[in-house]
Amino acid sequence: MKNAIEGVSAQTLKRIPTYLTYLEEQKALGKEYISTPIIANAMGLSEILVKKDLTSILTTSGKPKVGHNIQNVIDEIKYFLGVHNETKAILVGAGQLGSALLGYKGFDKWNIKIEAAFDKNEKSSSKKTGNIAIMNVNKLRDYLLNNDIQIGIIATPVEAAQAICNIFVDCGIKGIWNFAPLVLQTPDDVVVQNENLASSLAILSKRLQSK
Amino acid sequence: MKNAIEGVSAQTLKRIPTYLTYLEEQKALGKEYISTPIIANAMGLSEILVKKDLTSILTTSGKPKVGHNIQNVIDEIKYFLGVHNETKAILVGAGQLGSALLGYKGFDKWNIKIEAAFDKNEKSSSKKTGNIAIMNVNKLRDYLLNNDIQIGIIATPVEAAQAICNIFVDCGIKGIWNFAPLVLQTPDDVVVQNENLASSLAILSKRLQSK
DNA sequence: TAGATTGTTAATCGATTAACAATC
DNA sequence: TAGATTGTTAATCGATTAACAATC
Repeated sequence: MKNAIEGVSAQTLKRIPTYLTYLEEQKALGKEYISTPIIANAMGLSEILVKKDLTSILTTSGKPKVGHNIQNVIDEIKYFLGVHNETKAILVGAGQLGSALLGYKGFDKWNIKIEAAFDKNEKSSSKKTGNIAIMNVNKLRDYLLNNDIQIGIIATPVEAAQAICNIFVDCGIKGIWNFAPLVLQTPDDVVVQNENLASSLAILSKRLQSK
Repeated sequence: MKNAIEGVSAQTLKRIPTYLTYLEEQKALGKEYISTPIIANAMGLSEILVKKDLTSILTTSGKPKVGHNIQNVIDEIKYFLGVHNETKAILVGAGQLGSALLGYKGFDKWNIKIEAAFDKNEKSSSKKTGNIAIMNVNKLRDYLLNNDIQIGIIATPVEAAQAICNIFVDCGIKGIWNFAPLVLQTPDDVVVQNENLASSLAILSKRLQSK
């Protein structure tokens, strides 16, 4: 997450999806235009930061005294994030967390699809997991070699995570979303995004205690 | 997340739980001492950054040529993060994601307990949710006023999230862990940590596409 | 001892904020 | 027009990296 992407800083990139969420809320309320001071105030950011963020991704200009056309900004953010290209993911580890991810509807909005799921134990798909069959993990390598998958999701127990990660890397996966609490060892060209729920909550707890 | 806490920068704070995870892995392998170059290499950070991070929280010194006593660093990190104080949380929204959080064992390590759960529909607790009864959400306010709870977790659909947040704030909750994809409106003294799974995955997808 | 590692001080880099001219 | 908001350039702030003396 260190380097800027297409002139957009790492910090800006993290905020972009939040702008999209907020702008879609406002659009749903029937608003057509919005100014940076209003966005900044609602999201708890400085006005100048919002201006910088928006100008770094927008190809069109806002109108002085009026602001930006909401629909236009939404479209530009989606284009920037590549929402028009479908991203295909597979998930390993269909326990409680993995099942929750399989059933999560929020990925649709970003045009990200979980195509298949794997577990130590095969399971028949329940209605809640969106009818994705859960295959035995021994079929993982074969599946990856025969399908065009961009992202691997690790929702296994920590003991299994590095082994699954190794299979991902062997099969050419370049993006890993990791929910297991360990430091995965990967080659430099693989992007790993760690989602450690427990440590996120621990950080929140610390911030609270320090007030 | 802007301001430094007790001389520890926001960025350092985010890395601290990861150090703990890594050090506990190494301790489990039977190692007694570890040096910053080794930690840095394993975690993909620069050596100097690791030295700075550790010196900002440690009260004791490492030994030249040997490194730091792993157990000691673990203890100091835990003390810094306040793991010795139990943090009490409640959860609202016992759908798939909420249930996964209720069943998640990783919070124990940080001495964080989810004391109660609420949903629009009462449900009998299943074995998997650690025997936490799921109460009707209309009992939420009463529960918060009669129990000492530090953190509220929002795992509801987006439509319900702001209303739940308002109840939290009314009842004096100062820390909110929010999984609903919206920008919550709260007073300045409330710490909100957003965990937007879909947008995290979208950012990973973008980083991949830009390589 | 020699040298790896320590902790710290100074330099660089990146991100945010301040200031301001342009414009509808 | 007046003034709110735009986009941009310069200044500040914070975080990371480089350099180095101290030490076991």
